[in-house]
Amino acid sequence: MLNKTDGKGKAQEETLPPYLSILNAEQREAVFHRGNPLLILAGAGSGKTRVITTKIAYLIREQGMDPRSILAVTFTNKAAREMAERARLIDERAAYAMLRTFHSFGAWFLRRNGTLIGLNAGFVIYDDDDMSSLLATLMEGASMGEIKHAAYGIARAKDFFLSPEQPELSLIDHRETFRSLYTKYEERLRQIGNVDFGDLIKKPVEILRTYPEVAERFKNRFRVILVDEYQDANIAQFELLKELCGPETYVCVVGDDDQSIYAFRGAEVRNILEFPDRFPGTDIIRLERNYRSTAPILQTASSVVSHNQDRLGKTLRAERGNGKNPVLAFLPNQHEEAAFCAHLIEESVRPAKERSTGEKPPFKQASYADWAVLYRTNAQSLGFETEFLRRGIPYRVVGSLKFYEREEVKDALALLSFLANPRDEVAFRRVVNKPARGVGNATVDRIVREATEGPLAEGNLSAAAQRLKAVLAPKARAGIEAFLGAIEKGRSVLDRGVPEVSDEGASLKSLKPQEPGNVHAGEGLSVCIVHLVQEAGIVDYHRTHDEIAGNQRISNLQELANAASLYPASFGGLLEFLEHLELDRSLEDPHGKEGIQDMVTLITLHNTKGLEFRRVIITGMEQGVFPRDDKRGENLEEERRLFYVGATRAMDELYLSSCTQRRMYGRTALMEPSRFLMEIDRTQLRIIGSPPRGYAPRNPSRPAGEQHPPPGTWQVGNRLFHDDQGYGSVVEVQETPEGPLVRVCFDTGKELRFFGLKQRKRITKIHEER
DNA sequence: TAGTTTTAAGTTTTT
DNA sequence: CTTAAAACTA
Repeated sequence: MLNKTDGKGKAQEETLPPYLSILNAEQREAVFHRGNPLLILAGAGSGKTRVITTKIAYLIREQGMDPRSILAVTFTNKAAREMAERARLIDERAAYAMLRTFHSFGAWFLRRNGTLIGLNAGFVIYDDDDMSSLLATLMEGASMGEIKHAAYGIARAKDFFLSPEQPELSLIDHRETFRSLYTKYEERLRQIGNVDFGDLIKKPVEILRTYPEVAERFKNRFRVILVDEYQDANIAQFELLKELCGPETYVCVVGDDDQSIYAFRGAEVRNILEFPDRFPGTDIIRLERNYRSTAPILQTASSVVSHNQDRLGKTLRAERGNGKNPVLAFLPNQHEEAAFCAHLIEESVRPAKERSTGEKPPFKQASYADWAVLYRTNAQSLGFETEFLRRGIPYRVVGSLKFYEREEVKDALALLSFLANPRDEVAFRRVVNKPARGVGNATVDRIVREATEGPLAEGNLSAAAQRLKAVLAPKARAGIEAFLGAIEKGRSVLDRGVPEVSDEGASLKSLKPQEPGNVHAGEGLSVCIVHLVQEAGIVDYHRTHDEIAGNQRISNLQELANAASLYPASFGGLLEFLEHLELDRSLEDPHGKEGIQDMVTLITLHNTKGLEFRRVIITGMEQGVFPRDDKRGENLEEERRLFYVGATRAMDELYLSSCTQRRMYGRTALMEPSRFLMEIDRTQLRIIGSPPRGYAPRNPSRPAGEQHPPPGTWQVGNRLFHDDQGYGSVVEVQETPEGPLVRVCFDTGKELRFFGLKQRKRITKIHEER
């Protein structure tokens, strides 16, 4: 598939190598560009990855650039891998360029330069859960929600490059308690010697600013810096980019403001809008030729996103020309929705001759892999999975694999983290008394205090426990010994590089590989993991504890061990493995049966970025599902961009489905069609099923939506049913600045007040029409 | 302190 | 419907 080129490039074209001649004029201009900073505004499907990879290869091949002086950053590991692969296909030397995600670059940087700010190179990266666990130890008596909220606030603060002492912190949370909590958290994290995700960006910037000689080194090393998906960069990442750019550095960023879907995580669209101001002299190149989708698909995607105010605005041209109109299907409930998807897929995959529909030839024979089912939340995948399983449709679920969130996996990782860093309080608390060894909370607190506040406050929990052993109760003492013994065994594996031949080790070898309920050592680091989980009693714990899921859990541990077999059984190997796990949790999905490649893709809208499929179904087009709650209206624009991203994944066919009823948390709720559906010109759609009352055609004179008052408004006298309290009636409605306060008198005589009484919680409004 | 049972509460998106 | 926190018993 060759791109069109304009006339004047013809002469030049003939002398160009094929990898350059396939580019269109704008793409080529972007590849050849040099000198000033460059901003490439690349619409969906306009070949932006091709431009970046080609540019890398071109710099090496034609400009004689040393690949090691090229840094290219992306946001996802998948994108980084793909980029590396494609660049290498053009020129093998691209393998020596540094292609990483922002976070993996930060980790790489800190392992080498962290000591400057007192960070030991053996640090472990804390994920959001670890962050919350640590915060929990600082917020006694706080509820889970408060802890999560605080964790979110601190993470955002770091995204915006805000330290505890900065006044702007009040923009995230104005309370003084938040500031002091952030301070305490930072202090504690420093003591432990670990970092969180935000630190991976923020700390390198601080080092580069404090140590000019380090900054100089980096500015000399990286002569070219390329950033992909720049619209997803947060403030801290922008600062990092600035610190890495010297006067001689060539910087090129690629992005699309309409595809910015990570504001909730601190992404700052203004980064791309204001790039020309921040990097004076910036040249801008627009890539607006779309090579992926047919015109109606592009039209549908554009019409929704064009309702946004905050955008640069662009015109995508469909190089593929016209095609089928998108289909909008109204369905009674999500079971029918799953059946509808399954039916569509089955029909398309069946050989054309078997079909007896009125379809006119030529038939387009599809394969399962041509299809993707998109949804807003991971929870929605379940319905499709059951239906596809029942019908024998092969599928794979992308993302959502909560492999690393499983208890047994987290236990094993905590053991490894503690082995890597004996100051890791979070890991210590998790596994020191698992299985129960008589080491209770009181003992744990005592050990932590000894480690952090004692005369020898070096933070090492192993050493502190060792010191306290003598004065502990016999039970606790034996437990501590068992735990420390297991850690020691693990360490000896790392030091020696070979497993110690203990009794357990010997019996391990005698076991048959298939014997259930045991974890087997393979090679490298997996040996260490096997020893640790076995010695620490995690295997036995899960085997005996849960008879039903036990075997599955053991095999999960086995899988974790297998993943580690590629890493050397050394301290360095351990760090590498942990870092890989923290930064890239995508892991090849183990669910997918070997050999079967032809599968339908089930995926969240967010996860589809950068992918493409011949046929795409966007499901759950309902208010409250997609878009999700728009109480503040602020997220609405981002939800529109999410629709734009999802719709532009489709090459040939796009389907949208909307349910009138949906079961959510065990309760059936009536749904309104997504307002996005009203934003698409009806004549462009093929509508299946009967449109519900809420689906009003777009009226040019007056914007749709809001005609119906939202349900859930309460009046005195309304009858209702409460799951726990039974029937009752509203006796008072009071408007407060934070919403309606409803007083309900139940038939039992009990009176309760409810704040923001919402339907579809555990309360059902009863309509007394007859 | 450990392991049970009961009760309540909450459901985005991810490096 | 699933998960987590609190409460309770041995």
